[in-house]
Amino acid sequence: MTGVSVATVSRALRNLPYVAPATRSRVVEAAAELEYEAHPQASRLASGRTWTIGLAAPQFGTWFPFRALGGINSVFAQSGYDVLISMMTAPEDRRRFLRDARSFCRRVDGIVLIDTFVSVEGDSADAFFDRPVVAVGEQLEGASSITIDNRLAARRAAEHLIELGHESIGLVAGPHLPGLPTPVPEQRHLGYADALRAAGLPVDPELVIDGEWTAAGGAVALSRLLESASPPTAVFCMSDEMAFGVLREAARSGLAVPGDLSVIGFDDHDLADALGLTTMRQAVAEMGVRAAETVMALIDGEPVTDITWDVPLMVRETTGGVG
Amino acid sequence: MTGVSVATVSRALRNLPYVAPATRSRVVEAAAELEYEAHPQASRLASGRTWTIGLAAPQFGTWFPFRALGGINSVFAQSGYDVLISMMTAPEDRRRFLRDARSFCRRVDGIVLIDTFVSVEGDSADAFFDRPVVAVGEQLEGASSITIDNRLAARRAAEHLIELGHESIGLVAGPHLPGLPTPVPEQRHLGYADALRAAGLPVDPELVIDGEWTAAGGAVALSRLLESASPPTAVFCMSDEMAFGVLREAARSGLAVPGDLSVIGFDDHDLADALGLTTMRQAVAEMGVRAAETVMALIDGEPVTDITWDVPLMVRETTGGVG
DNA sequence: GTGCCGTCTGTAAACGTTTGCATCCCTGGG
DNA sequence: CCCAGGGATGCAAACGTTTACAGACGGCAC
Repeated sequence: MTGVSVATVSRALRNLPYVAPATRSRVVEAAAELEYEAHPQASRLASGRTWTIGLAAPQFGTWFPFRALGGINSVFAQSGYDVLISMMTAPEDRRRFLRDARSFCRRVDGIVLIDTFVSVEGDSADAFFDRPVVAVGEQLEGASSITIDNRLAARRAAEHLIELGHESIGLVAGPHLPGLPTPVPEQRHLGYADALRAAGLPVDPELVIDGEWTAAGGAVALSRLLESASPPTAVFCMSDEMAFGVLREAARSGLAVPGDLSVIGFDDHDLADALGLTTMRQAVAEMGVRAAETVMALIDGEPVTDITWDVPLMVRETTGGVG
Repeated sequence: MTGVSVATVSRALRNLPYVAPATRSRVVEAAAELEYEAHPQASRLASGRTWTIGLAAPQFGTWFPFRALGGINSVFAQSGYDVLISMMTAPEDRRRFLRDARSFCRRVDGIVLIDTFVSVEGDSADAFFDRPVVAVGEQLEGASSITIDNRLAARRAAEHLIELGHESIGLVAGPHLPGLPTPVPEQRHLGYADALRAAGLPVDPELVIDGEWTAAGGAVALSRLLESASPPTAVFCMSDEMAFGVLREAARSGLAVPGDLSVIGFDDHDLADALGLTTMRQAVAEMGVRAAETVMALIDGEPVTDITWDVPLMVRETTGGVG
């Protein structure tokens, strides 16, 4: 020690007031020389702040959480927060996470939930968490949220096809995943139906096929669609991954895209641009950044907010006028 | 408290010896009733164990770390470890991470590095870390490692094409990423050359094109390859993402795959199976699981190990006999 | 009956900060 | 010249565990 007390060192290093400039610089220099840094565990115990954010995300074969993670992480790295992750790989992980939520809270200052769908439990955030929460992908009482309007975005996607002159439009839907009770598929389904109805087109349940949220499922879905009496001239897929499968199946069947079949996806997957897929863009990384900023604001005592993110249409090369 | 001292409670709850069965069950019951759980920060301070594993991974547009993360996380969740992540989104993040490594170490019991390429700094793990380390994707002195033999796997890929009768084989290479000094591209390039040479085929530098590790880059690479005087009949891509771009460009150019052009990738990307891409399979999730187990073994005092993972050839539908 | 050992429990000292409070000193106003 | 006030510092008490050590007690061998 440079002849100064522990208390003063603590204050000097944390830029607290009531420390003489000269003393502060002496302390800072000495700390640099000794490569001293406060012991994180000790300061957490004493202050109650953990400087850690908890992040919960599913990993059901989607690329979505990973992109969000990137955005979130970049913000926290700059702000001096650690990121503790709890990834839900299997459906039962979600239950486990919710059960242990209180214990999770004790090691973090705030929580960001990605597609965790706590709201379907019918409770508010307070029922599970002791900490500020921001939910991305759902609105949750007592928490800030970052969401998109799935219904509206799906409607826009279908409208794009309608504007191109298509009158028979298939829907490759995603099912409920076991253990992941998301309202997303319904919303997108409703949006699709909204668009058809508004255009005076019939909503044919035969044209709605489950694509299992996977590329393989999308391929199967298209082949089923093509077997029908009057196959659609365009397909809206609830995810880009399913759209990739559709594209592949179209190629295998000798259908030209967009000549014989128009395809629109949803997400703006990493590969969508390179593969020329027209899609609805979910700006995941940006949403992640915003989520990170929001949880920090919450920790600083600012009020809960709800943000709806825009989902622009990205017209690329898989949609065109009807055959 | 049930008339028993803090010390006994601590011992009872942690299943330490020297506590009477009756006492233990009384304590356990009381804890359950009060929903008591040890304060993590306090026990970390007192014991020195953080029960946290640090995970560092790059996020240069690849799906690789995410899959690994899934495997790693599932193991740690079951073992009661938290996972602290440090994601390197930008090249400078890597330098930052290495600079702050000592501080990072203080909050974790062990570290797993994914494609971090610390070894190219020429130092051993001890130069950066105070904790047990396992590196996936590279061998690092002083750390356990989980790697694949890139050179051999690339050779196998090229051999597959040669066995199908191809004599003019293009290589869509990945470049060095700025700030990510990986030896992987060289190794795969060497393996490709090994195969050609062993088969008595010429190694034509004109047939080696940079695909930038992206699907878009792969597409451009193929179009350049097709401009050459004698275009190849087969292409080996150093990553599946580039292969997807190649596939797309082939379709755009009216080339049948595998009729006119065979394509083989590397990675076994999530979409490779659904898209029918022949590729070399990196079992990323499994490698992640193994990495997690290895770091736990290291923490328990077991010695450093080096594991080389097998990279099987997955023959699917994009490779076939020459024209 | 004595001594010893082994099991169980409690006491108290860490662990390394943060923070409320007391103290000191210096400045400026009356 | 005295006193009030405020900036700078130190002291010591948390924070909530873990763990070394010391007792207490019972059983068993001699």
